Amino acid sequence: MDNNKPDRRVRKTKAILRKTLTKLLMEKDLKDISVLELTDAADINRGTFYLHYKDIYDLFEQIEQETLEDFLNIIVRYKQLDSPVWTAVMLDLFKYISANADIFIAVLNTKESNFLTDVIEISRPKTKQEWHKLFSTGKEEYYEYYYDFFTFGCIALVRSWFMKGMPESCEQMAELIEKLMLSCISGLK
Amino acid sequence: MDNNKPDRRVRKTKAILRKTLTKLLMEKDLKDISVLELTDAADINRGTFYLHYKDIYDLFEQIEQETLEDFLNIIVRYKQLDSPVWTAVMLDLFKYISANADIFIAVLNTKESNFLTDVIEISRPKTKQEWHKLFSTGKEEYYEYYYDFFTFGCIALVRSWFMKGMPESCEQMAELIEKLMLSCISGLK
DNA sequence: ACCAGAAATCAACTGCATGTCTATTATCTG
DNA sequence: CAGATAATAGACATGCAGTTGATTTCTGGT
Repeated sequence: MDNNKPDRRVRKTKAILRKTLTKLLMEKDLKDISVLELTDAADINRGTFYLHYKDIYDLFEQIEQETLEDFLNIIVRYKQLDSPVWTAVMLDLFKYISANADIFIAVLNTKESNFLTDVIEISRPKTKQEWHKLFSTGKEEYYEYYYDFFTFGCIALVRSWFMKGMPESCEQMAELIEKLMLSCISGLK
Repeated sequence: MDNNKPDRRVRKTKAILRKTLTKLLMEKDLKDISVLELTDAADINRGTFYLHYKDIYDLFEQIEQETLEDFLNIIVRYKQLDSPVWTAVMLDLFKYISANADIFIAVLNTKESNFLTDVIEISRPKTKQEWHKLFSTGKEEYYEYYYDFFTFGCIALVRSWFMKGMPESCEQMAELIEKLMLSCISGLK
């Protein structure tokens, strides 16, 4: 029987390490966390850590990667529709973020994180395509700039919302972003 | 005589270390550069490094700090005028950036950098004030979000421009940013 | 319930960068 | 030139990183 599911012990160990790292990341930056500190806090043998990860950055990247995949799955779900509704996608994303707040606090606060830039680069081609449909008369040579401007702006928005303790609802945030996108895109015309 | 200017030897050593670090940062990330590697490349005794800096992050932060001060000086120059011209400030900043390209490549690529967020937080109060003057009817509770969106967007723009090898002129970039600010701000109304 | 395989633990070891210190040499400032 | 100060060379203790081998514990399949 091809049981591709990993051993329960492995799942447990990895889960504990991931959880412990996100907890530690609330207090200090990744660069200041040693493997020993992590495994002590997780009550896991230090050697066991190296059974699964190259170093502490490797572990962090795997956490990022997992979150990224969840994120992309949400987006993909909508991409299959004929006319993806922007606000609906954003709403789902905001819901996912608030449901996984602990991970996102860690990811958004960790300087070494690649999560945000990864999201940006992955969604770039599709988004450019969408924008192109909407504004076929635009200056194409500036598309990249508008895209970078907009996406980083969104990230900042989310981060800011997050750090304030998410006072606005997911719906409000999704609306706000849609509004900003429209006014930003209108510059392309 | 209270000569507060540091010894020539100190100035030389610090300059070499700063220069060498920015050079190394073009190849690899800060976290992967050891003191030994730096001092070897700089042909400086390792002990000498510790005479001036706590660790390699300390050195990097001092480089950031210096650049930040230059940056703020440019902005301050305009803030004293009655009606600061946005495009003119941006133009000067773009010129400063392109003149100090080597440092900015290092700063923009270094994940541990605080430079950008520092610039943002320092200019936040003034900018909010300016925007308030322009759009007194806006929804004040959303100002923070608009500000974060806009400033991070600008940063992304600059980074993108930079990474492409600065194909557009400083003038074009300053114009582009002004345009984006206007369409972004118009959402506040 | 049992067994074979795999994972976790423990202890030990090497290697490397860090940070500190001292004695010595080189350089600067007035 | 002379006193002060910075830079160097070399050595040292320390701590974490990674790896290894022997041992114990747990797990999934039969």
